[in-house]
Amino acid sequence: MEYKGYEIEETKNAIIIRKVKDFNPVHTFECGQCFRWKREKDGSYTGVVRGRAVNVEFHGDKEEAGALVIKNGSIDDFINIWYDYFDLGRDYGAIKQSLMKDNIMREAVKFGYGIRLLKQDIWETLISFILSANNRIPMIMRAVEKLSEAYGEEIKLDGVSYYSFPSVDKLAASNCEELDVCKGGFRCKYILSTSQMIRDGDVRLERLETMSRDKARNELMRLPGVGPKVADCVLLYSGTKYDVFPTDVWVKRVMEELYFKREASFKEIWNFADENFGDMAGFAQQYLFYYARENKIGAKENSLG
DNA sequence: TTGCAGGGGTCAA
DNA sequence: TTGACCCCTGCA
Repeated sequence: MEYKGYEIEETKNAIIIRKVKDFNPVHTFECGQCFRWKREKDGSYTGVVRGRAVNVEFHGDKEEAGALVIKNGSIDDFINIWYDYFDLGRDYGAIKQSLMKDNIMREAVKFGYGIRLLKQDIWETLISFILSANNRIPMIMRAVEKLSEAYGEEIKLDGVSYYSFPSVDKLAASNCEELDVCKGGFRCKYILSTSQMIRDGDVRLERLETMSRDKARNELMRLPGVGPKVADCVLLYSGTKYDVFPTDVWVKRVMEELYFKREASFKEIWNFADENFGDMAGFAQQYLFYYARENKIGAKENSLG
C-alpha cells in the first residue's frame, strides 16, 4: 500500500517501508538523543517504544532513498506510531540544505546526513535526561533499562524479554532506596520528586507544546534535576520544540572552537543559535554534536586555553 | 593491584 | 561563582 509518499509492504513478521530518505540508523540512534536502541551484532537495532519491542534495519546507500524494515511492526503501528516517531513527514533534505550555509555546518551535515530527530515520549525523555546529568551514555542506558525492568511491563520479542518504560504512577509511588536499582545515585531523589510533581499535576507535560519556547523551558525547570540543558533536550527529543539549542560541555567547546575562536558563555551560544539557525537550531545542534563527538572535536586536549 | 580524577549537569551556599 | 554529588571507568 501507499501512505503519504511511502510504499509499505507487510510481510509475515515485519513491515518494509520504501522511499525513506535522509535516514541512517547509526546516525539516528547514536547521535545522543535516545538511550533505548541497542545495536545488534548484525548491525540492526532493537528498541522499546510505546510498549512495543521492535527491531529496525535500513537498506540503502548514502544520500539515496532506501528501505526501512521494522520487525514486529504492523501497518497499523506504522500509521499510528512509526511514521510519527521517525519524523517521516518532515523534509530533512530541505533542512540540511538551509543549514549548510557555512563550512562548519556543511561538514557536520555531510557527516551525520542520516540523523532524524525521533519524536520520543516526553515523560520517558524527561526521566532519561535527568539521569544524564554528570553521567556517561553507557551508564544512562543501563539505568533506563534497570528502571524499566523493575517498574515496566514485560514484552517478549523472539523469546527475549524487554520492558516498557515505567508509568508516572509507578515511579511516583516508589522511594529513593528502591529507585536506586538503576544506580542513579544522587539523581534518584530528583526522579522521585519529579515523578510526584508530574503525577500531582504540578507540571503538565502535555501543555508544553502550546507554550512559547522560553515558557515551556522555565516550566520544565521547575522540576528537580532539570536545568537548562535537560529542559532543552526534553523539548527537542520529544518533538515539542525545535528552536532550542541544548548546550552541554561538548556543544559548548565545539561552538567555541569552531565559531567563536574564544571562550563563550551559554547565553552567547544560545543567542548565536537563535540568530544563525533560528527555527532549526535543534537540528543544527544535533548535526554539530554528533560530528564533534565522533571526530573528537572539542575534546579537552584541543580546547582553548 | 590500588588509587584517583572526572564524566552529555544541577543544586545550594 | 564554586564545589559536591553516586557510580563507574580509564589510566597511572
